Amino acid sequence: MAGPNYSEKANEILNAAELRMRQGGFDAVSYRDLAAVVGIKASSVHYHFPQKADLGRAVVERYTTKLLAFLGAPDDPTEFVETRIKRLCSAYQHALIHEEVPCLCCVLGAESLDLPAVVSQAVNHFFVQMIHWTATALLTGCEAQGDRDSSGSLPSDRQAAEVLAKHIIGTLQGTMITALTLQDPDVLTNAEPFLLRLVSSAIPTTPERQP
Amino acid sequence: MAGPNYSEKANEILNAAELRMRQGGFDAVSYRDLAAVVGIKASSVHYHFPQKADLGRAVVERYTTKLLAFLGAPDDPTEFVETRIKRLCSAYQHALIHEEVPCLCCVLGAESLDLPAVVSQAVNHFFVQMIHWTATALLTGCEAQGDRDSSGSLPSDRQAAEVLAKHIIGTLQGTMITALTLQDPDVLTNAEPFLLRLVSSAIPTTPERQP
DNA sequence: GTCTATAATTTGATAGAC
DNA sequence: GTCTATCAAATTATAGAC
Repeated sequence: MAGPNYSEKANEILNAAELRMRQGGFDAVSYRDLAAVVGIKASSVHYHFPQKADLGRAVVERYTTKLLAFLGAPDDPTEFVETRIKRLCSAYQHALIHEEVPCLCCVLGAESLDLPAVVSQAVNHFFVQMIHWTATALLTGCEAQGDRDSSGSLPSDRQAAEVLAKHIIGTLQGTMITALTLQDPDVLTNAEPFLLRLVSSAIPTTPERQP
Repeated sequence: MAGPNYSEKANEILNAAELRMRQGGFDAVSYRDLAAVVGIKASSVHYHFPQKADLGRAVVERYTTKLLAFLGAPDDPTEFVETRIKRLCSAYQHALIHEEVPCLCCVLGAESLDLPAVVSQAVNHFFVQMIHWTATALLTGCEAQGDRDSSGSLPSDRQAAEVLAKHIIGTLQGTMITALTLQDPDVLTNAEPFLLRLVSSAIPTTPERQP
């Protein structure tokens, strides 16, 4: 499960490539520009990542790992569902507002139809993982409230949780793009209360819940 | 307000360019490919659109005009707010499900930071227009219920309507990308009921409203 | 007014040097 | 193992033909 051990140079290349990709998409990355940033020749970059598709896949996989690490466990029983969703929102806010570039897979997802297969597969995997994290975050919160059977099996409304999770991830991606284009970060930060309303109404209300 | 009168050939070029742009973004369009589609030489395309940025701007502007024409008036007093929002949702669904490519400005918005200035301005304008349509659609629905002062001035909560409108447009863009990447159109169609819940709670409820 | 031959860059990738 | 000289193809754009 641990990602590959990239050399120092390879990591520098990945950093530069991720930035360019988040600014302008897959086609915006050129070996020449990357080489200039890390101080080698364009053809040298091919030693670290032979094909451009390899580079793209590596960037997406590293990004996925980083983001999931930031999010942490989605099923900590001492945590409210709302806290988890807020953490998810804050991850997206951090990307746009502090790093000043949109989510990588938001950009690549938009040009999904035209990406090399290995790259679009990695982007697909990112979405699947994010949705799985979110669905689990929604479900184990319900469990903490003891409003489902206590068997160890999957919750009975896993499917409903997946639907809501897909909606949440989609909404964060889209409000990020809209915020970016309008140069109005509030569009993204305002998504949080809207989403929390959907989440609250999806969780059977228990006025004074205990974590 | 009427768009420019493009020649037959120019329109063919715009059609091909729009398709490629929606598949893979601005960089995915090449004069060579466009020329092959419409049956002329690459350099001939430059007669119709001298710079690539001109071509990009023209594609976005024509797209914006087409979509607004489909949506029609946002303030027809005989229409429920929900009907208007459903029409907005159906426009996005039609793009992805029937045309089989995502919304143009969803793709270009994602690479907004890297577009030629005239193109990103046109994309920005698209979002502004769509949000204005949606905010008006939300507000005049409220008006139809007579729950605001009857003066001809702008409604008092125009600002709140804009916030919700930005959220709606953003959500549609993002669920479209997610649906595309997961190859699961339901992510987009499921957005409709979620959004309608937000809209309904934003409009003071009147059980049996008359259009 | 419409289109094309041609140029000037830039691109990803290979074969081979150190 | 790391990097580079070099290539072949593709890209936008211009100057000029019809």
